[in-house]
Parts: sequence; structure tokens; C-alpha cells
Amino acid sequence: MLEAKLAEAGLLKKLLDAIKELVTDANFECNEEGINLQAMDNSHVALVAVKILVSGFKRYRCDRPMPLGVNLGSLTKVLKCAKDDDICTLKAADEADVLNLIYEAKNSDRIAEYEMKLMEIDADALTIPDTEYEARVTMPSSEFARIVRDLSQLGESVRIEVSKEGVRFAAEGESANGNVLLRQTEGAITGGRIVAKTEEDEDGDGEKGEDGDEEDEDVKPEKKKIKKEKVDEDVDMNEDEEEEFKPDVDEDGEEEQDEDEDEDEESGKKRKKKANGSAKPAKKAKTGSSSKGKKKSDDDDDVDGILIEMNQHVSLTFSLKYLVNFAKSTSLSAKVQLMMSNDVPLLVSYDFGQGYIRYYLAPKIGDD
Amino acid sequence: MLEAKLAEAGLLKKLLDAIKELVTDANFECNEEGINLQAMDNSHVALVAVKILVSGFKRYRCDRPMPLGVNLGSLTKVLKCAKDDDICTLKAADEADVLNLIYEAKNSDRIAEYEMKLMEIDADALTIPDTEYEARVTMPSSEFARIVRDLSQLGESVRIEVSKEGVRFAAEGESANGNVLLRQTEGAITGGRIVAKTEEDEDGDGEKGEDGDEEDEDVKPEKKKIKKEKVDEDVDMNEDEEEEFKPDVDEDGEEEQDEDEDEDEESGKKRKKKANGSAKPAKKAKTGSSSKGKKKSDDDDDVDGILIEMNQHVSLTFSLKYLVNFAKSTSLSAKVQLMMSNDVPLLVSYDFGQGYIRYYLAPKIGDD
DNA sequence: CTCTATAGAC
DNA sequence: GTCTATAGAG
Repeated sequence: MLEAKLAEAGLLKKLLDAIKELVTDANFECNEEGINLQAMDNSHVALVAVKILVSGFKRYRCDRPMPLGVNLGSLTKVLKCAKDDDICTLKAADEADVLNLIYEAKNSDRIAEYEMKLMEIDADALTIPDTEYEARVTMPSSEFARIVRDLSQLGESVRIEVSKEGVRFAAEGESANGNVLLRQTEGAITGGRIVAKTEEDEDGDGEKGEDGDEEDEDVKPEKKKIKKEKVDEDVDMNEDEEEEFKPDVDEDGEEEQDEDEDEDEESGKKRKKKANGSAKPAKKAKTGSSSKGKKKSDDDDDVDGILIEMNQHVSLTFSLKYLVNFAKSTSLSAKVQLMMSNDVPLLVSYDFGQGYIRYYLAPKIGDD
Repeated sequence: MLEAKLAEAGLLKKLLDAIKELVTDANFECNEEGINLQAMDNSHVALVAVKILVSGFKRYRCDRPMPLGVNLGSLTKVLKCAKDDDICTLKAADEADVLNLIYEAKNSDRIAEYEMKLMEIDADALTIPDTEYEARVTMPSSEFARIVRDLSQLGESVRIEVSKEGVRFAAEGESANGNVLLRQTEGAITGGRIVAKTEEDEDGDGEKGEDGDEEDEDVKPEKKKIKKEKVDEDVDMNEDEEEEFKPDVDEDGEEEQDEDEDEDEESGKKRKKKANGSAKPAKKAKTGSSSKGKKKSDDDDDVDGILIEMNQHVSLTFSLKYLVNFAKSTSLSAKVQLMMSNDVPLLVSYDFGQGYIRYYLAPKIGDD
């Protein structure tokens, strides 16, 4: 059975608001580590992955892994019945076809119980490849939201370009073109190992380039490029049914990770990942990176700052409609990370205290 | 070429917000004196005239007069991409078909560049007759906004009446009638030359009635009535294509300046204006007006006060829908001036520091 | 906090 | 094209 008590129903409400337009139904995969949700959007261009760690709950108990198939519209309705600061308990019996939600007002003079029908959802439990990215931009989430909203007024697509100059967002439209350039807050940083991080990764404050390499911005990729490796927080917990995340091409072009034979590609990447998994322990003290006095506790702490890490110039084009949608998560975190490699899906990651919401979006290949 | 640097993008944003519902396309007439825009609203009932003087810019350069045909919707979109306190530079090459807008954040870690398509717009460069008005009401712009918004809930039209009693705004509606009377803050002032003023006019502090005539409110118009004269700040810079501002009648009545034969009327009025143009130099020291100790630097400075100047009782009816629209300019100036003569379009003028926005609205003649 | 204006969804 | 949802203004 599942019994999970959240201190604030608001967290769930925000998460649902952030994804409900993208996905209609999804499995809440509950296991001893917490609750995961991942689903492709209805048009199979984007993928959303949500994790709430056990530490995000006031109380958490999950005897065995259980996938709870939820219609997100229904859950949104039920969650609308909770106040943001209500204590929210999720309960489901084993094999249950309903999810119980209990809302307790902080002063406990009000208890509301809701029972929502569950549904069977074919678990398209995708494995998200733990790509090493060539660039990471860490910026205020509100700034990201602002930029994509602004540019979405002009055109359909945005080209995001990370270079020594900074990160540039450029859109073209019928009546106007526009581009926004953000410079690194305090000098561009090059190199370092760039993978999706969770909060736990940060205590070791590694994997950032804020070390002796700050000045040589032209460092060759091979100097710093680190092999792909498996990070334990990642979202592939269903070993038996996983498949690689392969978004459909975005309207107008070919996806670079298509055209392989389906089954073989998957196992092949899995093998590669396995082979590199042993490199993980090096994460805490890795790759020529060491903590430096300059850094402000970590890149996520300077809320207004813009941090750019890159091993290589990247230039990618994305649908603004999706990015605007992703930016609904702004309220979940003051910062957002954009992880990019050429011809690879963009990862947009919002880390809140005990979990994250991540979006993956395939680039447009036609480069329009 | 044009290069104009505004300290605050907010000024342009406010101006656009104020007029974009009234006008869809307009020429930004740029010349060495600054930037002018004037256009009739889509239903040809109202006219809006905007001026930004060179002094309103941080930097201004305009080699030769250039009309920039702008779709105000597009410009609004592009300006939405600026934060209010961004430094905003407008650039256009000679004969260019695009306008470049550059937004720099105050802390300059963010630079956005936009390029907006221009269009050819038939310059319906109207000459706004420099009417001498019979009454001017200077009042807090917020008060004006409040009154027209309030009354617009009751009915379609407002009758504005300036008398010795003060200025009265009266509306009648199905379910209720209402009127608001504003009294002169410190005793009504009568007489004096009443023309549209700009900031520059005020250093000479003439052309107001705050002189020895304060007490004799019944002064005959002919005693004070000054001839129409050309004020240099006015907006007719296209001598070759100008025509008189002749608003369409407002729904329900005949406009007093209609029913003449079209071509003849125009040239006739132009002639009249030419004949009076020579009176302009008298502006700085004119017309029985001299500076008086009592005035508080000028009527625009007492922000909360209501100043009423009149040579004659006026009573005019206007569409509230338009006045509510004009009141969108409230954020541009703490004060607004209403200039009226019977059977002549109302002039609603908001003077901000280095420029103005003025609206002209034909009265309703049916007097409903 | 209400209301209006705009933008997105059906 | 209508409607609803959200964001900005009063």
C-alpha cells in the first residue's frame, strides 16, 4: 500500500498545473524512493519527468512499487479542492483502483477526503539516456519564462545558442525578429562535466567548471568531455519495460536519434551506460574540478545570476510553444537549468527542494 | 538615419498602450525636433497626436525627416519584450524597411535586439487647427480617468459643461443618471488666451488668465479672445500633404465642420492659417498676459488642483467610450488638460516631461 | 480584490 | 469563431 503525506498540497497543485496541459494521463510510479511520473506529451515531441523524493514527504510508506494510473484532469480537479497549505495525504491500497486524497487544514479543524478513480495506463516507461551535455545554462526561472514568452509573441521557434559570448535566444517572425543575449554573470565558464544534477549531487560541488579553467574558454571538448555515466537519481526504474526516450521529430525535420533499428539501439545504449557506470563514484571529486572559493555555495544559490558552462558551442532550435509550457514550472523553483548538446533533446530542469520536474524537448532539425 | 535612445522603454510602452486600441497603423514621423505620430482612430471620430521631443531622449540623432510606418500591434508586441526600465534604442537606416529596437537592462547583462518590419502608410498628415479654446480644465489625470470610467457605467455619453460654477460631467443612463461637479481649487479663473500648450510654452508663462483679470469672471470673450495662431510645436510638418483634421460625426448628429464642399474647405482653412501664422513670434510675450507672483510655477505643477479657465460657458457632449480610452494615458502624466469650445472637437492633452499625447474628439451634436 | 483585456483552447 | 483562462490594471 501507499501512504504519502505531503506538508503542502500546493506542491502537488503546482506540479499538476505544470504538466496537465502537456499530458492527459500518466502513471504515478510509487516505490520506496518516492514518486516518479514520466510521460511523453500528447504529440510525442516532449517528455516530462517528475520526481518527488521520500524526503519531500512528511511521511512516506510504500511497501512495493505501484503504478497509479491517473487522469491528470481528474487529479487537477480534486486538487483544486485543497488549499495550498493543506496537509495532503495520498493513500492507495495494493491493487486498488482508487486513490484517496485527504486534505487537513493546518489547524486541523477541517478534513476533506476525496477518492479518485485510477485507470490502467500502458507504462511507456522510457529510459532517459543520461546524456553528457555540451552546455548548461543555469538562470533565474523567471528570466527564462520571460524570454520564451516574449519571443513566442514573434514566432514559433527559438534558436538557443551557447557560445563564448553567452547564451542567445533568437526568434524570427512575420512582423519582427528578436534575440536576447544573456551574458555570464561573472565571466564565462568553460568545461567540466555537464550532466543533469539533483540536489544531492550538489553537496560535493563538483562537476562545474568554476575552477582554474575559467580563463581558457577555448578549451577543446576532448579535454574536458566526460563519458556518459549513470546517475543514480535518474528515472529508469522499470528495467523490464524500459525503452529509450526517442521523441518524434518536431514537425519539420529528422531526429538524429532515429533511423536506427529500434531494439538494437536501446540495448546498445544500455550497454554503453553500464560500461560507464563505474565512473560515477568519481563524481564527488572529479574531472579537474575542485571547489573554489569564488563559487557562491553552488550555482543554484545565486538566484539572480546566470551561469553558463560549456564544452562546445551549441546551437539548437526549439518550439516556443513547448518552452512556454515548460515555463509553467517557474513557481516551483527560482532557477532553471537548460542542458544542451547539438542535435540532442534539450533538458529543462527545475529542481525544487526534494525532487524535480524535467522536460525533454527534441530540437527542430529543419533549422528554421 | 535615425538613432534615438530612450532612458526608459516604459515611456514608449505606455504610449503604445495608450493608442494601440485607437489606431492600428501610423507613421512615426522622425525629424530633427523629435518624433511625432498622428493618426485618426479607425472610425475617424478621434485623432491622436503624440510628440516626443529630442529632450526626451538620452541621445537623439535624425539626419533627415523620415516617416516610419509602423503597425502598432507589431510594435506593441516588440515593446512587450522590454522591461519598463530597459534602456531602449530605436534605429533605422535611411530608406530602411525595418526598425531596430535594442533593449539594454540597466545592469547590462542582458541585451535584446529586435527588428520590426516597417510598412508604407499613406501619410494622412493632418494639420490640427490651432484652435483658440473657450475653456480649459486642468485637473489630475487620475480624477479624469475616474470620472469617465464611473460615468461610462451609466451611459454612453457625457456632457461636459464649463461654467462659473466649475466643470460638470453629466451622464444619463437607463437605470441611473449621474454628474460630477469639480470646482476650481482656488476660485475660478476666467479669460486669457487658451491654446494647447507644450512644456516650452510654459517658461514664458503667458497665455493663461492668472493675472489681473482673476476677479472679473464675466469678462466678455472679445475682451480676451485671441486670434488663432500657429504654435511651432504643432504637428503639421508635411506642408505638402496636410489637410485639416475633420473628424467624422460622432454617431448621432452632424459635425459642424461638415457639409462644406470637401476640397474647398480644406484649402480655405489652410489659407486662414497661413494668414495667422505670422502671429506666432508673439507667443513668448503675448496677449496681455504677464507673469504673476501668484502662479505656482505653472498650472501643471499643482498636481492635485483643478484649474478652470474660461472665456465663455461651454457645454459639449462626448462619447464616453473614447474618453475612457483616452484615459489610458493617465500613467503618462499626473495632469490632464481638457480644452473646449462649443461645437469644436475636445482636446485632451497629457503632457509628460519631454513631449505629449493629445487626443481630439468630435462632440456629439445630437446632444443626447 | 474586482474587473477588464488579451491569449489560448475547443 | 466562441469560449475560457490568465494576466494586468483599477
